[in-house]
Amino acid sequence: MALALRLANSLENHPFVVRLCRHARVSEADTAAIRQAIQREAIVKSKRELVIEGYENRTLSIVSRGFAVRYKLLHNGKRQILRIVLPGDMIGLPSSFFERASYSVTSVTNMEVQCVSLRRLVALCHRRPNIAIAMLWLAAEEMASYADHVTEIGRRTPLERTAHFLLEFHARLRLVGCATEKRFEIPFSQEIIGDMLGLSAPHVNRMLRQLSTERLISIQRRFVTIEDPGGLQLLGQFQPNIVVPVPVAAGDCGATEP
Amino acid sequence: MALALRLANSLENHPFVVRLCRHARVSEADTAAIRQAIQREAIVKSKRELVIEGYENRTLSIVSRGFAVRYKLLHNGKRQILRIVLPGDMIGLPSSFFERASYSVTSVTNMEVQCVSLRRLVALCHRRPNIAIAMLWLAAEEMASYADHVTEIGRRTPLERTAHFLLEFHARLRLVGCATEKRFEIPFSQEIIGDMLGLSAPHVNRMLRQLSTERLISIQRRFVTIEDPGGLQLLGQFQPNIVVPVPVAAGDCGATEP
DNA sequence: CGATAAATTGACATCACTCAACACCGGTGG
DNA sequence: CCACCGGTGTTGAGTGATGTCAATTTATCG
Repeated sequence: MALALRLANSLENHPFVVRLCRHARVSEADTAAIRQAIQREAIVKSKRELVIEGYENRTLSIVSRGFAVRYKLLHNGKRQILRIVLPGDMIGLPSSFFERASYSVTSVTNMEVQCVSLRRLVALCHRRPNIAIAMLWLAAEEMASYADHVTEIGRRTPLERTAHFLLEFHARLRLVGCATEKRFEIPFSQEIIGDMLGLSAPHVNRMLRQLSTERLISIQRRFVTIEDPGGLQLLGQFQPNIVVPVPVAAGDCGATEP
Repeated sequence: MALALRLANSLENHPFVVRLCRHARVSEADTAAIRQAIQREAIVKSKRELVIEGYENRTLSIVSRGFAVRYKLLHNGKRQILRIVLPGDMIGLPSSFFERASYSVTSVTNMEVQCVSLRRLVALCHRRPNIAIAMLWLAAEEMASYADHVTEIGRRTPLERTAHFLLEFHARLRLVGCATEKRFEIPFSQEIIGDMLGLSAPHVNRMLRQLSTERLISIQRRFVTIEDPGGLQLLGQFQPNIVVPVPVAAGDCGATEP
């Protein structure tokens, strides 16, 4: 099929596969199995709802291009953004594991995604424990990221939050090749940053301006340049979490490989 | 060994196994494999550090009795509690997946735990994909819980937060048989609730008192009675996340079972 | 029964939200 | 090419909520 052929090429350096391989032992056969599991590819325009709170969702999508936000709306009209979804991330994790999605996902730029049903993914994990384990590693990364987010919102000052956010977002962008060493684009509004950090949009603006006047960053349009990495780091207290490689237990895992 | 024998009994209705079985297809052989993987059992006194931020940790512990808190300390001396660890939860998830733990875990009551090294757990997941998949389900539950936590802290008022916290904690306690329909004990101080919700201890106290005067709850010592479940629910907007059972893909998973 | 920890209460200052006005930019259609 | 327009960024003023600090009471544990 044409799809399979295109995927064969695009998956080689798909940001998702790159991420998996960074710490897990993912073989050729494993990536081939992933490729085979993918059911369709989709182009998504900006500002489309990919997952809607309260509705059933049994599909996972891996993002190859573009950005989205995962968020929850409250009865009082406020919105909390839970995560900014980058290339290499999965949409529908964890919503597809629940009866009904407990949050929504909306694209903030045009996107390209590859879709797998939960059913197929589970079957894949059955056949290839390597992939299940790699997914556990992804889950661990994501949990650590959430933990940071809670700390950020719960106990940091707005200025620290903003600094931390910039550093974390920059680090995540770099991992998937969407940023240079000191420069990156924020492809969404300050209101979204506010809903991410539990701040009002005007306050985010004040904080960004303050970081600018203190010569830690500079901003033109939506491009951010980190002028003083040390200072920003000191303020934001961002520490990247370094995952360990999946341990190889010799002799324990021979059964499942041909 | 004596250990194996005791575990054989205690694991039957170990809250962890109960949780796994609630949604995943975990066979007799699977629980037997879990039992075998467990390396030692430990009794831990209250106020002991189980995981220390910045240090390596390659051990996972499943809790069979008692409570702990997972938290992060900031340079400004503030503390954010990330999660209250109950019976059936795992300690060392996700810290054991990282070079160095990015948070600490301390017991708040006496505890009883069973320990497995990460290496053994991974080997177990290799041999028994069912268990890997069940762990993915646990990870999804935990992610949803974190997402709620972020929303709680980021966009809810302190009164709503407190109500939500009580409902969520109560629901989690009930699942492991540590609470009745309307009554439960909070086995830690209001300061800890504050560090969980991003509030100061005095303010937590004010909020609890307000919930009392509004006849939503009543408190004696550390025992909470939910007097008006409907009202509290309306205020706290707590909605339990119902996980779907692991889909069974017939014919896809035969390869790994003997 | 004493000592220590936790809960409770009050006064006060400050920070961040709200609201509102305005500037800026990019896009769109005439 | 220009004028309009919606979305976004920027700034200011005012206010209420929540943290801080401190004192006091109550509970818990040796």
